[in-house]
Amino acid sequence: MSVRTRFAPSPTGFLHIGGARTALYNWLYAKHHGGSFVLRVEDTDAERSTKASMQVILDGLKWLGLDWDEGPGVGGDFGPYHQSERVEIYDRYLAKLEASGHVYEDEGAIRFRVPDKLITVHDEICGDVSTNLKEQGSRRFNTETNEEEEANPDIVIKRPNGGYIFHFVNVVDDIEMGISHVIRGEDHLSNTPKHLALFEAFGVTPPTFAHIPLNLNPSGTKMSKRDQGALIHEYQESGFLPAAVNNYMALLGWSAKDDQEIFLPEELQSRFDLGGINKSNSKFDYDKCKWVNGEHLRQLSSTDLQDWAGPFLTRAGLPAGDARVPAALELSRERAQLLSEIPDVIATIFETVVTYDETSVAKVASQDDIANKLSALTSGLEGAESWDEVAIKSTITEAAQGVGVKMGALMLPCRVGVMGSTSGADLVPVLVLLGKPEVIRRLQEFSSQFG
RNA sequence: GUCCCUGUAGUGUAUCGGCUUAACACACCUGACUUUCUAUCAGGUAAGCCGGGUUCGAUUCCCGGCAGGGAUGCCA
Repeated sequence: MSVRTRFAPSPTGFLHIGGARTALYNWLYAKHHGGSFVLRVEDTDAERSTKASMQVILDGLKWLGLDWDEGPGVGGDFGPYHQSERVEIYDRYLAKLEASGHVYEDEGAIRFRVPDKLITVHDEICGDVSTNLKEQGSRRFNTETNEEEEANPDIVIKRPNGGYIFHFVNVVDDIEMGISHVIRGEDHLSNTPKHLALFEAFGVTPPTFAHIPLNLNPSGTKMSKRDQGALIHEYQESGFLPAAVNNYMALLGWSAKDDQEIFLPEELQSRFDLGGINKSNSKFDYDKCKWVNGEHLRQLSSTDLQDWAGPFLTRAGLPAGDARVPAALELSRERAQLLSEIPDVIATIFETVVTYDETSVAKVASQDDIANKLSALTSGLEGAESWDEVAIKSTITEAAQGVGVKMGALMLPCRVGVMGSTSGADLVPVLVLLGKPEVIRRLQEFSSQFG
């Protein structure tokens, strides 16, 4: 039997990291086993579902590269893929339950008669979990009175207004769409017995279930939109690479069982499987996520780096088309973890007026004999016959010897004078990139304040 | 309240009933690099929730407690 997984978001908000990670696991599992990944929109709650929200979710999945084999915009043999368009199917399934006496009406709603027996979920991750829905559902906790009250254990599957309820449509669609593996958040583990009861009522063998642990925020509670790293579109804006976000999300609850943590997309696909998923919830760590991104940044080809960084350069007001950009980007690779950090690292290369960092300048100004050092440096560089890294380095060394100091004593003033700050990309390559006249110009201008 | 899942350093994971001084990564701290650093290299701090039991031996298996999370909707 071929593997068919699905991601079934409800378009009532943004694409959340939890949802994205669920989508990723389903996608990876399908890809790993040569199966299909289906995208299904669970918009049965008309009041809360919006087109805009759907678009954000679709955009997020596309950005992450989690393409679906069937679903909105793609089609497929099991459509339509919006639940709001599948009402006839649900009506048909409801009729089956009516015919077999599994349902009854209750104040306009339709309830599914829950069996009075132990139902066991065979979960790939959590193991066997048993519940008796009738017993369990006949008591309900009232959050207002803080007391337990009697309740009807039979589950509502259709509202008085005609709308179908999640548990029912979810099961019907998984049957109709031939879903083989349901990989979803552990928050659904407690719902699964209800789903199994429905599968049984329909006389259908249920799919394989795998409930994955949840991702919590650093304080250990449910991630909310306000938590850093919660929303996928923000990753795009802050300069993350989709491959890195996928990599990091995969690591939250899954491991390759060895020391490898950085996975290229293809590697992730070939290495990922249910066996590597652990059971405990994890807390989101933004720093580690950024580190993963930095690692991916370093592995990018030059042309990919240019493609990804381009928009961020433009946004920062830098000339993305400048001939020196590719070389500058290479210099930035090791200093940046996010694409959005790149402009800061290399901006000085494209500036006509250098922005000086006060503390950096003060550091230089406090050096002994600084005017003399700077002039030795400037004239030394001015006299350099060639302008490559080797030549520049030896020129600076010679200039340093001339004034009786070590090379390092000139490097710092040179860095601050040319780049405006003690931090930034490697100095010598930047000098090469700027060209001799510009370097001399900057040094002279900088020196003038120490006359 | 009831039911379910989970509980290894701050965080994410690994290993394992004895072969371990419990490993790796991020973060943090220190040192080095006589070019800063947000880079690189080297080093360091830091963990088996608690209590019982099984066993020659348990972090690993079982039970209880506690803690965290989830469910308990005519939301999904």
